[in-house]
Amino acid sequence: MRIGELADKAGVSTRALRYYEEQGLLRSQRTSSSQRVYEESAADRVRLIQELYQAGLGSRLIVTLLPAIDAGEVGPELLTRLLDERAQIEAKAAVLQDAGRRLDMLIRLATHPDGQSCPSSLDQAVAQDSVSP
Amino acid sequence: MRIGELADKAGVSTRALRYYEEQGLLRSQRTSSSQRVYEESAADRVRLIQELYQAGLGSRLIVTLLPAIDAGEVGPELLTRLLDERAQIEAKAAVLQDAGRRLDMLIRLATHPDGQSCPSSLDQAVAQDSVSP
DNA sequence: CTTGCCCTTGACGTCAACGTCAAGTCCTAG
DNA sequence: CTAGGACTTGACGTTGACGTCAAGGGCAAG
Repeated sequence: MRIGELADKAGVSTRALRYYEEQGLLRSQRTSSSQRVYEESAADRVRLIQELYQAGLGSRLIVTLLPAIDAGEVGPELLTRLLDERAQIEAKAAVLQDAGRRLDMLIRLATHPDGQSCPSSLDQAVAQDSVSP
Repeated sequence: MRIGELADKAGVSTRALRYYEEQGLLRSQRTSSSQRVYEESAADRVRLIQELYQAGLGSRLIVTLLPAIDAGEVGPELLTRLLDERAQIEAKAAVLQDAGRRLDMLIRLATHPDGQSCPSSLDQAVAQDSVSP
């Protein structure tokens, strides 16, 4: 398949695909006239790349990550980086969940205008909420 | 306190503080010679702003989030926005958690180099993982 | 008074992950 | 054979959260 079809299947732009190749994330065969040709499996690979981007990883990390994923072997140095990134991701998720709970409290305040039962003590409510998921 | 001291206490640059003010995230008093003056509570506010940035939220979202968080009063119009942004936050958190599980898989692959049981099928593993938390 | 550090606004630089032309080439349908 | 869509490389534009000078003002110590 050529670049347009892959872009459709993977749900990204052709520009993105050329960029991935530029960054060493994606390879392609070429026809005699320099047109890129991909195998079917490329769509899955592109989706994987997208998900890693969505997770907030940068291309430099991804470019070292992908061969490790393919090989199924992760060296100790890369492992350290992964654990680090994992911790950062966890922290981000925690902050987001906390913000989400704060928003929930605000929303409840807005939809239950009973001004008395909830003395706008957001933090208490958040604390309560977090001990009983 | 002036801007340098606040920068130290909050662990950010003075440039960042001026940027926050520019974006409407942070206010300051001014001396007769235009120097910024902050109260002690500003450090906590800056740390909160930092955490929200760290979580991947943009200033436009934060600037609407902050007043809502510390006002405790939400009008119906803002409520709509909040519900919307709550959904976006949830989506982001979900992506992050999924990415975290993928990284866990990689890390397990790295720490359990048993090359046979996991033929690099990350997606399956993640799928398995998500049905049994 | 002057040295020296902190402050001011203004404006340009950066980096990532692309978007968006531009100008030319390739390929397929009719 | 030709029209028009898909493809090529090249290069500049964008957005966000600052970094980094630049040119000058403010102020306490010696």
